[in-house]
Amino acid sequence: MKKAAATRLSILQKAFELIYTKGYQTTSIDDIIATTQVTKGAFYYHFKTKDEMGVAIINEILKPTLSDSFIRPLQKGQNPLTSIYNSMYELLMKNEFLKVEYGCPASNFTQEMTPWNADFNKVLKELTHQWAKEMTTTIENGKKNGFIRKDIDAKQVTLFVMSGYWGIRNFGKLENSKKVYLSYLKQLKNYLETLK
Amino acid sequence: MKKAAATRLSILQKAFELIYTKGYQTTSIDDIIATTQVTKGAFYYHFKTKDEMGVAIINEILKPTLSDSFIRPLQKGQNPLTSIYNSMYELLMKNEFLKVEYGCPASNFTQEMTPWNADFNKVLKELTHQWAKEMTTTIENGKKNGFIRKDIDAKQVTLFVMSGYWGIRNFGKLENSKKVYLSYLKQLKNYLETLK
DNA sequence: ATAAAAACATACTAATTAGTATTTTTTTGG
DNA sequence: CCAAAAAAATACTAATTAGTATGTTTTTAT
Repeated sequence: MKKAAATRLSILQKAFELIYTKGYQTTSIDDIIATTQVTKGAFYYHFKTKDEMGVAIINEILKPTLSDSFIRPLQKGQNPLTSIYNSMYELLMKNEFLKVEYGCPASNFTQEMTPWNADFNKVLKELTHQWAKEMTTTIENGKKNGFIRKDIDAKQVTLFVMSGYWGIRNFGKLENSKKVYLSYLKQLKNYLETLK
Repeated sequence: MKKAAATRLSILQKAFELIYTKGYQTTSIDDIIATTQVTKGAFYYHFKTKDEMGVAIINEILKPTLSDSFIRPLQKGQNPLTSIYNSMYELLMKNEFLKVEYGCPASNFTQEMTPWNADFNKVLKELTHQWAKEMTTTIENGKKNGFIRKDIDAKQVTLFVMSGYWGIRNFGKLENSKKVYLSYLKQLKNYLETLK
């Protein structure tokens, strides 16, 4: 029971790539098995339906990535404002898992699958809340340590920052250029400055 | 040549409703002609392909709506900061054309069709730039009239605000609740305050 | 009123879709 | 090594898809 796990993971990874670039609905099972060199029998041995595979992608591919690229960077450094800014800079400008022309995978999934698929909705909420929780904690710590004003509403700021992130990812997709990321980052910096 | 125009418009309007709620790719021509009570012959008399119809929806349905609901409210009032805030409040909380569970039509289209369809990309850029241009002008006027600091970069602020809008629309979709809109609006107000 | 063009209707096609039924191969524990 | 279970391969189905070919009806201009 080792090769099987490898096959499963291979399907999830290749399928994710296809879905990230083409969209979920327009990526067919036939597309997936063609690029993975796996047969239909193998695919349906590992996943009962296409949607089950989609949910597995979020749980087994996106969630670990979230932990590494979105959560951990927030926990580094003393000043939460620079932590947030730096993590955003890293995500938008440096991260090579995420491409400007394809936007944010979680945002894409949300746009495409919510509100019509309750299973997707559930795991996407979990994913999002995980990030939000961490950012809120970071901000609260900043308030305790004097980096951020006491009257700042951490949850509100988190929502505002995350919205900006999702939005600018969509803008990047539209413009197919990281230039918009740079403009956004400058303004994000200004905004974060006003919180101290 | 009057009835024909009505048929065409009817197709566009019904098709828009379906696409707004279900997504473009998952709305079939058969869906559209079933709900419009129009036959396939009539549909393909008015539109060469599905994509031509999609582009027509953006040009003939979304663009006029943009002018009415996004552009005009920005031109009302003296203070650009309250104009921007009020127009956002109106869009998110009052507008009955836009539903929280379905997000922003332009953002949905961008997410789903860019970067794979150049025609969609073009008209969506036009749509977006139209709004951006107006908001930038509004901010520049505010600088001249002393409502906004001279060192503020109008284009940057526009991009930041628009990103937040697109992002919170996606959040609303995920949460299926206008609560997130209210949090967002409070923080938007705070942010706009810092520009004066 | 009537011919021509515009608008619409009907019946089809070929490709693609998710999913299944059945068989074969591979892996595993004893 | 070997039976049983796991994993994978093959060949199919029924539904749906965008689009077409070929009509018929309705408008329009004269």
